[in-house]
Amino acid sequence: MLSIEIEDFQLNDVFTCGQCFRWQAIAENKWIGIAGGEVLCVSQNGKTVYFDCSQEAFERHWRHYFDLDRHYDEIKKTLIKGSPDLAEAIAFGSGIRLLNQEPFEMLITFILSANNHIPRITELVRRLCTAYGERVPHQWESIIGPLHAFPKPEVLAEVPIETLRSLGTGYRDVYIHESAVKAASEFSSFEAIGDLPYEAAKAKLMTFSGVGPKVADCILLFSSGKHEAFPIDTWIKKTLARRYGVPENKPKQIQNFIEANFGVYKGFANQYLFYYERSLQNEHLIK
DNA sequence: AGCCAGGCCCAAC
DNA sequence: GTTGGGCATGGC
Repeated sequence: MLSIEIEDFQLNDVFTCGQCFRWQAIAENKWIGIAGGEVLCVSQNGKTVYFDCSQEAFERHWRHYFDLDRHYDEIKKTLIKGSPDLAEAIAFGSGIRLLNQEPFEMLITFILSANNHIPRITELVRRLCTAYGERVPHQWESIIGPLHAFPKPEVLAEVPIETLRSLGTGYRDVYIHESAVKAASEFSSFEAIGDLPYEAAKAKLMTFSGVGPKVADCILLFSSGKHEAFPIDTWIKKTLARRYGVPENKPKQIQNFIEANFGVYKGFANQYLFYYERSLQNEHLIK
């Protein structure tokens, strides 16, 4: 068991702010999840975070996954300096870290997210993983049952569309199929999309079925460290309208406002705002 | 019953 | 380049 002191880090914020769907709480401040085919139990007491894994696994995998080499205090200060109104949202979600998740998992997950609810996205991802992901043995199966990795592209690509539909994906069945086929057929180039500059990466992602500007931004923000990505969804529109008076149905005005107020760290601002706005209307997020 | 949810596709302009 | 209708699913 590794115990590490970490500033600007709260498991609850990290796991419930809407960026990931494969972690579950088994006790107060104690979570189990799977990422990159590896299972982790992680818990926290104050600034001390306990990683139930080897030093090797922590350095190779989890340190980057949790974005632990970034100084979030500087990011927060810069954001507040440029836009003082953000202070409230940042205070609420002060323990958020933008995770570095797997690109293919984010591709499929956020295709599923379109016109959908977070609890249902979580359930659909779980079904896909249970059905087509490799089972990863772990020591907490008596508590939470078996865990499965996210399906590999070539496996998902072989699943018939009607089978995807029967899992509850709705009209997104075709998008998932086509995007899995495309990602599998050019997987190394797919995984390299995150190395491209933001605009080029976004354009390339939008050639995938079911991926528009919003989903592309989510993929880039949550898997590739593209912090200039600012996903615009219904919640963010609501926030910008309610708090700043930006009209919800004027895309250009929204874009202009974002560029003018949130700067190079706008992806972080997006996540603080999204988490805070949702908390105001979801009692399970209220602290 | 109708509206909403981390929107996208496609046709029409 | 922008706009609007349609769209599976399920909770409220």
